[in-house]
This record gives sequence, structure tokens and C-alpha cells, in this order.
Amino acid sequence: MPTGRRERKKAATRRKIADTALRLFLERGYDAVGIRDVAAEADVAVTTLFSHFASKEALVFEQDEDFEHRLARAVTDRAPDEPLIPALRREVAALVRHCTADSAAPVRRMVHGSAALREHEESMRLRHAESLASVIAADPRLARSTTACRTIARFTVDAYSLARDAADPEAALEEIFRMVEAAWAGADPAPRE
Amino acid sequence: MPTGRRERKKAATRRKIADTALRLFLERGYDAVGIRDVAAEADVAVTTLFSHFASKEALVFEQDEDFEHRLARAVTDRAPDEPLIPALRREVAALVRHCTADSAAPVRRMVHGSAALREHEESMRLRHAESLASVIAADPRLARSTTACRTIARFTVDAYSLARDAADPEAALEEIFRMVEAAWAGADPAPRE
DNA sequence: AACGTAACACTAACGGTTAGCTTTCAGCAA
DNA sequence: TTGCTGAAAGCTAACCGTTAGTGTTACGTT
Repeated sequence: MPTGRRERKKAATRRKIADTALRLFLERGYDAVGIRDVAAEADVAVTTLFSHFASKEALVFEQDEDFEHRLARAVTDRAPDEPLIPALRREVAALVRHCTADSAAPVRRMVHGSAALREHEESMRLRHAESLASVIAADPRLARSTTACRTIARFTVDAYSLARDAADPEAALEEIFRMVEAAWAGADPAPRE
Repeated sequence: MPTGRRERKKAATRRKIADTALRLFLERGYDAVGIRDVAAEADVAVTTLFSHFASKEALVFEQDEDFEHRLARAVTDRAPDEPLIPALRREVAALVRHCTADSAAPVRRMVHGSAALREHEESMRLRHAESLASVIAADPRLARSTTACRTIARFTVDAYSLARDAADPEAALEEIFRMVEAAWAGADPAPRE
């Protein structure tokens, strides 16, 4: 897929900015590094930086953007006879394992340490919940009200965030998903609208 | 409780700032009004404004700060024989009714229209969920793991937010709380730590 | 070879927020 | 009364994220 030199250069610039930013953030702390510092160190203009990334926080969350896709695919691509919740549970477990790996620890500590980053992550989660709710509502095998779909989507992303921050993520995930399963079973079976 | 003149003046300044801000925000839109506009219209210095309110968003959410208290009291002050979830449900229902009242419509429309305000509200909800989780975990009648407490607290604030934004808040609340009730019933009965 | 345009740069600004320092004045005591 | 203290408010000036406006390269195309 290597197209023209133009796109290669663009991708290189983007990667250089992201790498530089992450390095500086980890070295000195997210809040102690300004956009102007990142731009200078990456040898680009501030406006260039913002043409590649929508915000300072986006510099940190650049690879975590497939979260939304993975959850959606876990629903749409599951085996024809597999119920919803186990499929979600498998995918959430994989996501939790991925971000509780030792290699992700420094980044997670950084995110935890900055209010701006935590808020950004939260609002990403809400967006993901909404998109997941749409996918669930669109599945013909799952006849539930839109409220039930929205609710279970919210619970699912909650499960991710709660398990990730628990002392024992695996055990927490199991416990939480038992609750999610119960909630889904207790939802209105008939769509309301 | 009118103490010295000093505190009265301080309270008056605070109220004047909040009233002016809300009026301007509703008149011209939240994003179209700057902090300097609010300060000038309230006839105070910008620094004075920020000594009363931690941020621009806090100007909007100044009275909604009792949310946290009310949820906590719904748990601690419930009748000795009342189970947890119905008590939470009653309080959440009251909160939803309160903020879907016609008088609250302009403010809600404003919040809905600004990304900054929506994010601020979300992160408030997370704080509320954490505090609610502590209260639930501290209740000796409810022997559950801390994970279960945190989970049900998160679900409860989700219920509030989902019901509030639903087309029919009352019906949605009933449906969601059936799911919350099921989740609570499905939680580990024995505390894990 | 010439052109259109995407990527990037530069400057300057806007808006939220804070630091540093000064002024005012309520509350209190000599 | 007088004078002191400290909280409240003010002013200036800046910092930081972000954006608009305006060029300038240099890639890809014709």
C-alpha cells in the first residue's frame, strides 16, 4: 500500500509528532508539556500539529480509536447461535487484557494522572456506548427496546472501565459480566417502538 | 443565618455572578459568551469570578451539586427494611422529574448544545458514582464485593442519564431499573475483600 | 513545462485560566 | 477612636490550547 511520496511524508510527519509527544509526555508529564514544546521538538509548526490531531488529548489516544470498531464487530461478527452477552464479554476481556499489559502501564499511569485525559477518555466511552447501542438495536436476532439496547451498551462500557481499574481485572470482569448478563435477561423482551 | 456583612457581601457577589452568567448564556448561547463578558456584566474582575467558581462550566452547574448528597442520603436514610434498589429508584425518579420539568428546559437545551458542558456533566456523574459506591459499600446490610458496589453505582447514574434523555423518561426509568434490579440480584453475595 | 493543490509554515489572535501584586474594607482589639 | 489583620476584590500580564488568515513549498498530474 505505499502510494505516493506525498502520503508517505504525511504519515511520517504524523508519526513523528505522535512519537515525540508521547515521549515528552512520559518524560516530563502530560500537563508539564505544552503543545508548543511538542511542535518544536517534532520540528513542525503548531498549526501542522493541529492539522494531524484534533486536540492535545488526541495525541495520546491515537491508537485506541479501534475500540469502537472492535465492540461493534464483536456483535455483528459473532457466531449465528452465540448470544449477545458472551460475545461482548469475550471482546471486553480482550480489550482489558490489552490495556492492562505491562507495556501499557506508563501510558495508563499518565492518563490516570491527568484530569484532562481522564475526561477525554470518559467522553470517548460515551460515544462508544452510543455506537454500540445502535449496533445492538440493529441486530434482528435481539428483539429489545431501544432503551434496553442503550442501557446494555452503557453497562458494557462500564464493565470495561470498572474491570480495567480493578485490582484483579479478570475476576472483576467475570463478576461484573454476571451482573450485565442478569440485566440483559431482565430487560423487556419486546421492542417498545 | 445571616452572619457578618462580609459573608453577606460575598454571597451576594457570588449570586450576582451566577445569575448574570446564566442570563447571558441563555440569551446569547453558552459558547458565544466569554468569561470577560460575564465579569464585565456582573461588574466584577475576572479573577473575582474565578475565586467564586472553579471554571466556566461551574457557572452553569452551581445548584446541581446536591445530586451527590441526595443519592447518598437515599441509601443511608432509607427505611431499615427497604432494599437498596427501590430506594435508589425513588430518588433517581425524583431527580429525573426535577430536571425534565418545563422550567429546566432552557438550561437543558443549553447543556445539550455545548460539548464542554456535556463533558463536564459526564465527569460529574462519574464522581457521583464513585461516592455512591462508597456509601453502598459502607452499608452493613448489603454484603457485596466492592466491585459489585461500584458496578451498581455506575449503573444507577447511567439510569439517571439514560432516563433523562429518553423520549418517555418515566417509562424508560422503569424499564432500566428492572435491569438494574436484576443486575444487583445477580451480583456476588459475598464480599470479596 | 506548467498547473492545481495538499501539506506545511508563520503570525496573530481568541478565550479560559492563573500568578503576582495592590487596594479596599469588615472585624477586632488596644 | 485608632490601628492592625486578613479576606475579598481588583488590575495587569501572562500562559496555554486552539483557530483564522495568509503565504510558501513541492508532490502529482496534465
